[in-house]
Amino acid sequence: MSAVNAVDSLPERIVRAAVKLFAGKGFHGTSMRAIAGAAGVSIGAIYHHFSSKDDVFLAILRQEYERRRVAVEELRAQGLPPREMVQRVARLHFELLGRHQDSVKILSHTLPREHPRLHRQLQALEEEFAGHVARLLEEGMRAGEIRECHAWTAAHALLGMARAVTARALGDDKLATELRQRGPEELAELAWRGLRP
Amino acid sequence: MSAVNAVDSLPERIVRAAVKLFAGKGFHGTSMRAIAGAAGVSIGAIYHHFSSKDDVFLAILRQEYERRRVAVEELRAQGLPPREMVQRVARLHFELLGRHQDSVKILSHTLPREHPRLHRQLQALEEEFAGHVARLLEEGMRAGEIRECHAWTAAHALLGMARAVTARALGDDKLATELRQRGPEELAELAWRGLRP
Amino acid sequence: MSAVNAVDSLPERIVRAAVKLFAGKGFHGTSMRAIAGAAGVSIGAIYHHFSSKDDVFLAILRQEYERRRVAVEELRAQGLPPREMVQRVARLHFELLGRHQDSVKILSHTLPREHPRLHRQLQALEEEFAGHVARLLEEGMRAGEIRECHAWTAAHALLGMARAVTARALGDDKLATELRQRGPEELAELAWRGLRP
Amino acid sequence: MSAVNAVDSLPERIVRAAVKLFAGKGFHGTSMRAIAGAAGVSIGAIYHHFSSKDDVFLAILRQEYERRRVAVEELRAQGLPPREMVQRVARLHFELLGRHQDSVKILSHTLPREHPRLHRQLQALEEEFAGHVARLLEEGMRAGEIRECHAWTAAHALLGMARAVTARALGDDKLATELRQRGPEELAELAWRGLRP
DNA sequence: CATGAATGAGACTTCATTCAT
DNA sequence: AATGAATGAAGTCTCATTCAT
Repeated sequence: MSAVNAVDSLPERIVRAAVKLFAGKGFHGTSMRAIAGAAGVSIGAIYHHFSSKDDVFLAILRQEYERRRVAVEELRAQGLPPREMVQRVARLHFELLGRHQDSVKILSHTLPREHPRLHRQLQALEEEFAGHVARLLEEGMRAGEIRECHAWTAAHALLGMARAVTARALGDDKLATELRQRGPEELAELAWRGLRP
Repeated sequence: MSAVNAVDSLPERIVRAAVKLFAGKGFHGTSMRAIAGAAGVSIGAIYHHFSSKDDVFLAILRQEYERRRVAVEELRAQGLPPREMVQRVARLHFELLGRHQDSVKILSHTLPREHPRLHRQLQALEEEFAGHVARLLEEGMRAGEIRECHAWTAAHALLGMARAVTARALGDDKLATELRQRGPEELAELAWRGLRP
Repeated sequence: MSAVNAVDSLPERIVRAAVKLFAGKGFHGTSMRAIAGAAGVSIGAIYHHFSSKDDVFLAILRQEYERRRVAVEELRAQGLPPREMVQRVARLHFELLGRHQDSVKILSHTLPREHPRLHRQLQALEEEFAGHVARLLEEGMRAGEIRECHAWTAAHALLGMARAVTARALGDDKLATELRQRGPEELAELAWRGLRP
Repeated sequence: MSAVNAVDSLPERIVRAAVKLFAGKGFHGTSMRAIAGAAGVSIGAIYHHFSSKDDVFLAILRQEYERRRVAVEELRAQGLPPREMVQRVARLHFELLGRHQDSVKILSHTLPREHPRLHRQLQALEEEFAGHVARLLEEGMRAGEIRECHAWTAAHALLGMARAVTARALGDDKLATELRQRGPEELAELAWRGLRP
């Protein structure tokens, strides 16, 4: 029993079930009862580990943005040439899409403005991530390897274009398939041409 | 009184109130009771003109995408050089932001996945708009004035970067102010450099 | 125009539409809007000729019980032997079923207890009709051609058995078909054997 | 308090309250709020035990038809002579009327055609019960102790006459009192004379 | 006579959350 | 730590009826 719980703690089970449901039916379309059922735990158990439904959602957001932060840290640590770096950031969403499709869906589609507290926290997480990218760009500019421009605009633009294309690529029609194949390279090219000196 | 009503039909009053509320509190954060109160009409009156809450939301979406469609039509009619065209599309969101801030907020923040019907219709509207842009780009490619690339990826990327930057520019902090000032030009430059031959 | 209205007055159109709808969807399942739509008139027009939805329903009930009253009057006027008379009353519902299926459905299935006023009036109409039958039976007893029994019990029993069998015969399955064929004779026989001296 | 609750579970309290209200005001005249109030529980508690208002109604119907099924089973088990059996079935409604007046009211007066699902289920329950009676009659015919006739017609007729008389006997006027006194015997006699060889 | 836009009470139902066990 | 029965506010929507035109 302890071995099982070690790889599959109760909070983890809850979050995993919640991610699937939020991705599929959205925040308001997912009830605590549904999460409890999908996770195979009681409703009370969820409230034992999370203070509210918002808190479950936030846990997911934090997890997801932590993944992005780590990815950017790694990029920076590798000391790649700016060109490579810009292109990799542009491709980042696609890579995460491959590994964490449900989480990406949540970020792409659900901005629950109806919860001021959630909304503020989500914005803070986005801002933090955009900040990492902006700093990357500023370093490139100082090194003369990225053209002079407004780093924050460029950072938000970079992330916005990536998000829009991955969001469209989530479907299962012909264009979605095409976007999943050509999207990463096209985006990388677009970003680099837009930012090179 | 009759003069006021003449320019201010009941459905218009309802939509105007709904836009404000949806933009401020989101779809689920806005109740029919609240819309009725803000519009100064009875709940029943809303249902006399719209078949459901979804229908009110859709009316707003259609109105907003109609504005975009018209804007793109006008661009094309002017026969501008591709460079100008690409830059104007990149600036489009900002121009609409100035005139219809609440509507832009709705488009930037609310994709109600919890309503399959709404979700599908919103995607269709987005797709249609992206299609207009993609066609614009393809014409530019045929004329050799835009570099060869995957038009649909570029179209979604163009719109995605514009949306992300305008969304961030909605706030009232220092960065938001900066983005509203420099965003349009920065975006236009980024887009053109990314797409020129 | 007057010629058309002569055979198809507005109140008649309304009642005819209402009968169909009440029979198919019940009293609460039928809205005034639906009646207006089916009759091809405005809602206001209905209120011009009937004081309320209840009033429309009552008009149908009165019409239907009038048919029954007339049928019993005719029976009595023919001075048939009691055997024949009892059997004909037993068959009465079936004959009306053939000609006025929707009205019979309403009487068989809808006793809107939720409307005290309607309920009382419907009971009064039923009572009046049962009274006609009871009197028929009492006359037969006085003539020694029907066995002595409690006429009102027998009258309600006679009508109740006929209603139950016709109600079941309204369906379209095998048993319903059988009941429509054999029901009238079976009922007539059952009634006569139960009541003959 | 625990002793009281032991014999009076929450679902039982809800059903008991609902029976009284449905019998007095009908299905549509009874709101969930009213049931909750009468049962002394919250509205949510009702939905915790029943999936819908229809479900509460169905629970009552099932309970009532179960009583009838048991009564007929017992009749058959006693191996009474057919005459006795037919007369007892004819009296059955009256006996149940004495013990469960409200439930009988519901069955006598409410056939909610407006709810297709409820309607179908009620018909199924009625059909099942009529089937028990029809089988009883067929056994009598095979034994030569009931005249040859269409068993299903006779079964529906038997139940229909009993229902009609008991329905009229529910009132508190002079005739209702008379029917409660003489009805059982009169019905029993009528049924036996109609069905004996 | 006729219209149909407007009313607003009230219906059923859902759901996040609590708490006694 | 865990359960799940119970709560009740709040949600969307329907509908008989009215009344200005």
